[in-house]
Amino acid sequence: MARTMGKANSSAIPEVVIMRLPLYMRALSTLLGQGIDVISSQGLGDHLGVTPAQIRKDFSYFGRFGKQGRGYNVRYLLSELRQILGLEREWHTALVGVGRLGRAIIGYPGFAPEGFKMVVAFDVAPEQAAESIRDVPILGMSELEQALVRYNIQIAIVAVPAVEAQPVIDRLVKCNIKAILNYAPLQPQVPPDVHVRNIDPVLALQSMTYYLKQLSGPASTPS
Amino acid sequence: MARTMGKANSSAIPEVVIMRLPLYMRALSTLLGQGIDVISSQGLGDHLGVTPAQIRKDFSYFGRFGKQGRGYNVRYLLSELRQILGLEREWHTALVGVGRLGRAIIGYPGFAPEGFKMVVAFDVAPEQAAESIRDVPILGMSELEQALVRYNIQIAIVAVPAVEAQPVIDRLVKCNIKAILNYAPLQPQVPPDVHVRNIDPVLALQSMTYYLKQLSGPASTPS
DNA sequence: CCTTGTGAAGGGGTTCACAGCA
DNA sequence: TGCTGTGAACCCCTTCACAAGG
Repeated sequence: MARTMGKANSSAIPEVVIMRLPLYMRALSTLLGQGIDVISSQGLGDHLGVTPAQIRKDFSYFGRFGKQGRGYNVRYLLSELRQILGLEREWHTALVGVGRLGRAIIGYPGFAPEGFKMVVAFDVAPEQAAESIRDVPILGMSELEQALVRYNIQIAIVAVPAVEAQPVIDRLVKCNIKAILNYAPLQPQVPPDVHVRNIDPVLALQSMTYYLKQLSGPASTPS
Repeated sequence: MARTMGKANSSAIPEVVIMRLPLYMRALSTLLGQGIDVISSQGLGDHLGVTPAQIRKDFSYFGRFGKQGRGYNVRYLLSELRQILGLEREWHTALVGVGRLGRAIIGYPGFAPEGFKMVVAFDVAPEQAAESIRDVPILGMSELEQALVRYNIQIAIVAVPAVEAQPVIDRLVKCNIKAILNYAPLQPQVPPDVHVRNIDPVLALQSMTYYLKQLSGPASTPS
């Protein structure tokens, strides 16, 4: 679950394309782990449920990475995608909200290997949470603005209760944060140059029940 | 983050529309909490960053819920949407994978109020996890098939390691599960009649860095 | 022969704009 | 006057199909 719903990009590359690139990367990593050096758009598509044409078209926005008659060199393509997405550097992230969810996020081991370093966390009651978790210092909310600068944060992860989320996000935006991963159950309002991705399992479930309902009971014939 | 990427629905209503309905519901709930009884498509759109035209068009797939010149009765619209999405009943969900992430999911208090009842959980090492958490019994993986039937499960939540996810999902599909909320970092392969939503914070982050990169360094002029 | 890269065609969702009605 | 509901226009992404090339 995610995405900013929005209109968006007047400029060149469709956002949907950008959002597929990480998917391709992951499939390529898997292939690499299996010792596969070359893959066709067909082969890659099979792993993802995407058509070969779409994959080729997506790549074509950025350059020519394949070899006719052969396909794509997995290692090379992977490094190109990594470069395109800006994943060759380390990004500093900050967590806001160290409740039950926030602690789970700090503990999640999946971010670091991908270059996302959790640098600092904030909470209204920092002393309740402990002084630090996994070497991540936990500061009070009043220190937010200063610390974002001091720690050179580029990405914020929001895990505060719904009612506090928008004010927190407003503060982040004021601090020039341009990328927000939002776990709070609301649709944040941000300026067009700020990117938001929402993690919302409840929304995800609620959109599936529509289809489940169709199955079990089309019910009585109306009228 | 979520969604099954896919092609999809030949039939009537676009999947994007279905996925927006829960969003509308949440905004309406908020409005209701604020004591607002009537809202226009314009007003509702302001809360969500959606155009009024889109909202009206979305609703028009299902009926006529508004009153010209006034707008929509919040309470009525909400109950209609709830009905459309099949949220008036309780859905039984099962969790597969009771590791760090799985325990956080069991502990998450956001599902139950929306009618999603966590009924049972499974793990390869059930005894390690405790016999039950929050009254949710934890069974071994070998009991999966039987228990899904016994507990009348309609929705599965997958929180196992990536390498085990596809096999687990295959088993769920064989058991006639048609809705899966997947937390494992992969794109599951399922038949067209099975609905999957992926929760994947890393993908979400990786698609935002593309835009961050543009900001900081368009870098040197290539060639 | 096989697979890429891509212009063109196609499809589907969004936006427009207005008739209809309270 | 105000706002809904909706056919039509528009736009953008996806798919097609083929020239190009190893």
